[in-house]
Amino acid sequence: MDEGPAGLARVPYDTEALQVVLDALEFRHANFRERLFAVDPGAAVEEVEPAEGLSVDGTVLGGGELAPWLAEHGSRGPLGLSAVGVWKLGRGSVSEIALAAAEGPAVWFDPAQLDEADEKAFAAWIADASRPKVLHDSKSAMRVFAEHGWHIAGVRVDTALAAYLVTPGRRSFALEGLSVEYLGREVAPAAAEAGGQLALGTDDRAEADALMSKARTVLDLGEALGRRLEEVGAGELMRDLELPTSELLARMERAGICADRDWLSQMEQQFAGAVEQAVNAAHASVGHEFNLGSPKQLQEVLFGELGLPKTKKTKTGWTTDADALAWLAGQTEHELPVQMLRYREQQKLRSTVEGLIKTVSVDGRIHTTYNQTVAATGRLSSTDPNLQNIPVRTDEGRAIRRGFRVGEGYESLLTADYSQIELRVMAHLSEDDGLIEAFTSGEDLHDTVAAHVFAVPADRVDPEMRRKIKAMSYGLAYGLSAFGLSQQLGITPDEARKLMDNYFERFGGVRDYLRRTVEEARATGYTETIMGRRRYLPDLTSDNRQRREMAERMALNAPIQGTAADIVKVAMLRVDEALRAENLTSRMLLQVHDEVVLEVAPGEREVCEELVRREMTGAVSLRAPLAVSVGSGADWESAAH
DNA sequence: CGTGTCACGTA
DNA sequence: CGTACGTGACACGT
Repeated sequence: MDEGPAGLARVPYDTEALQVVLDALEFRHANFRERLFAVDPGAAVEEVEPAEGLSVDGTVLGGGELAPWLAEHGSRGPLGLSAVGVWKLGRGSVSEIALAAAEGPAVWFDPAQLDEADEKAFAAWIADASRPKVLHDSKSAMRVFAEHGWHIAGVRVDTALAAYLVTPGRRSFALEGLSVEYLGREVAPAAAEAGGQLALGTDDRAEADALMSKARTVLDLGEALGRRLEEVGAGELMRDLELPTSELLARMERAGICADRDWLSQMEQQFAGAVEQAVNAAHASVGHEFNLGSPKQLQEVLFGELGLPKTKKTKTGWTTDADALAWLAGQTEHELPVQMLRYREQQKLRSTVEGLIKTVSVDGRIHTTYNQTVAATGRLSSTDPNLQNIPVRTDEGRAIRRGFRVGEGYESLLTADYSQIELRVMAHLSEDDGLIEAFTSGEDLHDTVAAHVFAVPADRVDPEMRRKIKAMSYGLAYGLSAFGLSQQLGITPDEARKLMDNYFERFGGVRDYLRRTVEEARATGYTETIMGRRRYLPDLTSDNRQRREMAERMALNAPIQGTAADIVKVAMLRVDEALRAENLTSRMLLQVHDEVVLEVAPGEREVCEELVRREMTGAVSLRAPLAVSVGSGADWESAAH
């Protein structure tokens, strides 16, 4: 859908425009009726009594009426704020705003109707950090308000973030579900009266009432969730980490990253050509056409016509995944498995590039959206497009990264990433002297660990030993079993068991820590990161073995992945703060879990590199010190190191 | 048209 | 029988 002019979202019956609004509110891929007005099926709503809709006492403001209202209510307690806007491909506008104060009626206004005094009063109030606000998903509001020149400061509670910190695993953070759960009421009576039908379009007044109800709900929810937040000891996480992160992410999303359309198109052509070749070759070798993209048809060809040996089972048949195809390639003279691998690889790259091209904005940049409340461990995720899974492992895939380049007015891209941050966190949390020493010795980590496990001098560690140890080290933080390790390394489970025993003989503190973590989580019901981010795992006491063991692996991974996520957020805030403190123009663009990408202004490369290294390394003090590697270049690929 | 499955990209 | 994600294609339901 094209980005529309300001006010597009006001067209009440236009379903496309409605979807834009929903997108702006980040109810993506949603059945809008369900998301807007139905109760979240995943929320614990059973104990809540009949949910009455909130009947709001509201006033629709005309021009000149906002300034006096703000003068009266803007300086008392916090105001709830809810807005409707559009945001697509890096551009957007706000079409409706509602404010609710604890005392007196809520108000609604169309920002286009404000007179000069209103506009001035609103801009001043919204930017004033000493005037407290409560919002639901403040990042979306900040992002689109900035298009009008409005900077939002003074957000005391973001109800979506608060719910996330209180219960990070919940399926939905939609305002409606939270309202029912924490306040025991629906957001607006219109929904109930209309039998769950979307109330938009009934008339302007109903629309305004609905938004004012939301603002009132947000305000009340902020109160309730704010209390819960303090109860679980997450108030500081909210104030010092998640809220500042939201604000930074809003700026990063708005900035976007410059895309080289020509390069991406060239890549697309290249991958499409390779796909076509693979398809033709596969058809020729099989003797007839079939859809290579259909696992079902492929199974019929591989295991039916060709009579190749069966692989592992899936729910519906036999797997044709990359591991299975590679295995089949060794089992047969037939070329199809290899052709399929080539097809899948190239097809994957093609669709990745196609997706990227579709998201390039009119400003020539790609504006991802970071989701701050989906990953139960505390990580961010990225959508539309996902810039956290751009290929990097193969040369052909990595070439896509050359399509992300430094923008006009800037000198280079700078990437900075933490080396082995999760293993360092594991060393820190476990306090295992051997592992900590392995990080402080200055030698290559995996070589050092391998030398211990295989009981050989460090200079006698061969690449094969290093590979196995690296896989095992990372696997441990995921709850890897001896069987899983054997599968991955292509060795017997006995050999894998021996490797793990040797590892734990040398690094017993790690085993003790992992066991302790699961046990404590079983006792308390949750795990915790060093910054007090909780993850609840009720399945730890499940009678179902599969569920229980799954929860155990989650329990031992969550503090490690979550602590790393906390650290990266701290690092991002420190880097951003330092850039501002030193009056630099360079800016942060991307985050990829343990890496950040900056766009460096002319003449700032050296100072940026020094600053980033300093702020990231010093984000927290671990027993195994943080290490950062930095690189820069004209594009994301050449900025790698 | 929505949903589930399979497959696969990243950390 | 290794954690955390998002996306696309297909197949099947409605």
